[in-house]
Parts: sequence; structure tokens; C-alpha cells
Amino acid sequence: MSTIVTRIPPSPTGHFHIGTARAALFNYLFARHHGGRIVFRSEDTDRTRSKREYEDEIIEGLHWLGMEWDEFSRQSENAPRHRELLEKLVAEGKAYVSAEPAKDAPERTVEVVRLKNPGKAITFTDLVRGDITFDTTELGDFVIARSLGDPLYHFAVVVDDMDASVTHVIRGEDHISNTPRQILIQEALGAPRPAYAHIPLILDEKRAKLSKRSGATAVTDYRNEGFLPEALVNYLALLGWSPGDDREDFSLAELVATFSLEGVQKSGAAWSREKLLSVNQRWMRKLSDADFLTHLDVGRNSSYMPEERLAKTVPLLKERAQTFGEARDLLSGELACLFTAPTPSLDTLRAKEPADRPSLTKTALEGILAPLESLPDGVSVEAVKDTLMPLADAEETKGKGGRGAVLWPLRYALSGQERSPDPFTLITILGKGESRDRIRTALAILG
RNA sequence: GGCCCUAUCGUCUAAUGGCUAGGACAUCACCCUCUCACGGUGGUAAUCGGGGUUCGACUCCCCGUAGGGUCACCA
Repeated sequence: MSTIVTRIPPSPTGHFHIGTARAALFNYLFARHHGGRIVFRSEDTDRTRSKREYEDEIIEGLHWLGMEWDEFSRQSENAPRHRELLEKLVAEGKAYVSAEPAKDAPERTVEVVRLKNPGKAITFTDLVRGDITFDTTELGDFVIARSLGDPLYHFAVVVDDMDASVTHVIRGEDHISNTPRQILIQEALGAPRPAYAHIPLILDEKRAKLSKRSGATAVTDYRNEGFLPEALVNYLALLGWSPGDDREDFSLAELVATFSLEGVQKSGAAWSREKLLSVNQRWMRKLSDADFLTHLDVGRNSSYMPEERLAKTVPLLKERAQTFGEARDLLSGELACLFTAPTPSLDTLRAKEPADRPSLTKTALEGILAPLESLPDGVSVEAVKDTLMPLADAEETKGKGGRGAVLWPLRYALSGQERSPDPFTLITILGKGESRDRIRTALAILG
């Protein structure tokens, strides 16, 4: 039993697409699960469209997601080998050079290399779908190279897979119809046929193949938005694959242990940002507060000082944000009041004040001051709540306005917002001194 | 259009001849509650249609229908 070898063959002609990431992931999981080898191959035979910066982006993105490989190669570096085999096929009469009008400029004549098609039916076994049969006569003598020194994708792929001893080709469903012509080239070359597994495509909301116009399709976009690589990997794996039971929480290592081609779905899977967001939030919540802060990456931002106050807001961010981008938005929006003192308005402060007790707000806030002072610094939310909640409860027994008669002005005085975390949490994060200052500011406004 | 692939809640999926068709996301209701968020509980929601095979079909076969992919001197 020979070792399993899979490949990750991205084409550096564009950004690192999530479809590329998922195909790479399935190859990675399958090989690692079986203790096999992984070959990374940059498919850069199209010299005009391939760019080194795209290749760098793809490699970096793959590493970011946690994937590694055992062998690195570039298709372009294999050019001498391609030429050698192309010449061999021509010498053997299995391919021929044909002079014909150029596709883009018919007035000019060029020479292309065509494979002599035996014109037979090709049946191959797809590990996901079973036997698939094509009649290759309609392909004719198809072009396999622009010239003897310039092979086309189909030819280069077959040669490189053969030379790398690739045993399993796991790729998108859009390659199904390419398979018979690649098998024809293999047979002309006398190359062994690898096993094929075509995985379902990722579809957009409109159930069409995911493309640039479908929204964010580059892995880098998600990275910049503040998604965790663990979340993307987890979500991508579950898109078109299932462990067979109800488990949904998978790390890369757990996927390696569990993955099997048996669980691969046959039909296309629609991309769901909603679901990704929820998976990402789950992974964000698993982070320690320190790690969370590192990912948040606002360390040197002076508007979120002091540092320990920022650290204390992490639980709030974990509860509210689904990406680190959202977390940063929260800090500069809804939670900005934790770092910048508000300027409360008189009307809003008194909004919940019962008509028959016009000075309730003022006495309530004044009543908070003494117990607040009695608290030691750095206590838990629970301790703050235990100390201050009785004041609100006492007000509730008087029946006018309930706890809100105390808690509303308190929260508003502290945050300056009608929507905010609860006052006990605010006090815990702001600290005794800052809380007292803000309450006094509110009292001054009340006159 | 030719060829190929596919078809379970809105979405991702489980159930590989025998269950009230399960879970997750989303959604709705209720609870928690000063607001927001979190959390808790419960609900709505699916086997594309028609024929077979079988004691019995989500599951197997055929025909429709629908969706997707592919038809390059791109990869």
C-alpha cells in the first residue's frame, strides 16, 4: 500500500479565494488523516496572469488557516520536463504540431500542439459520486500546449501529478468535465490514474457559483474583518462535509482525526455569512481575555485607556461582538462611554421620574454616593450589585417607578446613553472614582 | 443548446428499507430584566412531482421538473 499523496494546486492569478481555501482544506485533511503527503504547487503556467504577490497571499493565507505541506513547487519551474514529454508524445505520434490561424488574430498563423484523441468513452470512479462516464469523441484533438515550450494547464497538471506521485485528486465539482481529457493525456503518457474526488461547489445566496460579485470571497477579507482562522476552518469544513453525527465544533486537529471522504456532500452548499458569524463568535468566546485583547489589536490606541479598563470590557465584547471588527466598532460606539465621560441631558435624566415625586432622581443618585464610597476598589460586579441593588429594591417597595427609578438615572448618569451595559457592570469597569465623578456631574446638572 | 452532476426545514446537514424525519444557524414566543446584549425554555418550518420495486420507502429503479457545472491557444 503506497502512501497517500494529495496536492494543493492554487493558481496565483487572483486573490486567495475561499473556494481555493476549502479545496486545500479537504486535501489537507484527507492526507493528514491517512498519514500521507501534501504537495503544494503554484499553477503559474499562465505567465501573463500569474503574479508573485497573489502567490504570497495564498501561501500566507494557507499558513494563517493552519495548513502546512511537505513539498513546494511551481509549475513554471517544471518547464523542461513539460517540453521533454511534449516532444516525446509528438515523436510517438500521440500528439502533433498543427499550424492554424491564431484565435485572437486570425490573420496570423501559429503552431499549437494537439493530442491525437483516440475518441473513446472514458469512465472514472469519483470517490464522492461513483462512476462517471464521458464520450470523449466530441472533444476532438484538443490543444494541450501553445507550443512545445508552453504547455496548457491540462497537460502540465497531468505531468506534475505523475511526477509527484499524486494518488488522490480532490478538487471542485467544476473540474468533473476536465477529468476525461486529463485521463486521455495520462493514457498517452502511460501515467497511472489517480483517484478522483470532486467536492461540491460553494454557492452564493442565489445558488450560483461563488464569485467576486457575491460579496466577500477572499480569505484576506475575512481576516481583515476580524474572523478567527479556527472559525473559518471550522465553518469551511462543515460546508459540504459532515462527520455523520451532530457535532459541529471542530478544531483543525479534530477535523484531521475525523475527516473522511464518505461524509462529503454531493450537492452544492450555499455560503451563509450568518452561520459563519455564529461559529466565529463561538471561537472568540473560547479565547482567554489576554488572547482576546491581542486579537483586538487596539493596544496603542490612546482612546481606550487606561489599559485595565480595556481589559475589563473584554467580557462585554465577547458577549456582543461576532468579529473583532465588530468589537472595535463597539469600543468606538456603544461602549465608548467606558473611556470617555458622557454629558447627560437633564430631560433624559428625569425621564423615568414619577410626576408626583419630582426630586426622586436627585435623591436616588445622592443615595448611591455613600454606599459607593464604602466599596473597596476592584470588586466584582456581584459585590457592586449586592451593595447597590437593595437601594433600588427599597425604591421598588414604594411602588413608584420600581427599580428603574434608581437604576435608570444611575445607568444614564454613568453612560450618557439610553442603551448600555447595566450600571453595576459600568461601575465595576469605570472604578469607584470615575463613577463618583460622573454621578456628581449628573447631580450638578439636576441642580 | 450538447454533455455531466445534483435534489431532506429559509440555510448547513443527520437518518445508507422499518423513528413522532434529529441537530445547528436564522426566525417567532415566553422567561430573565432599568435599557442593550448574553442566557434559559418552547414553537413554526423539510423528504421537488409522477410512476414503479417492496409487507414497508427520505433511502433502490425509471420518467419528468428544477438548480448547478462545463463546453478556451484560462486555470
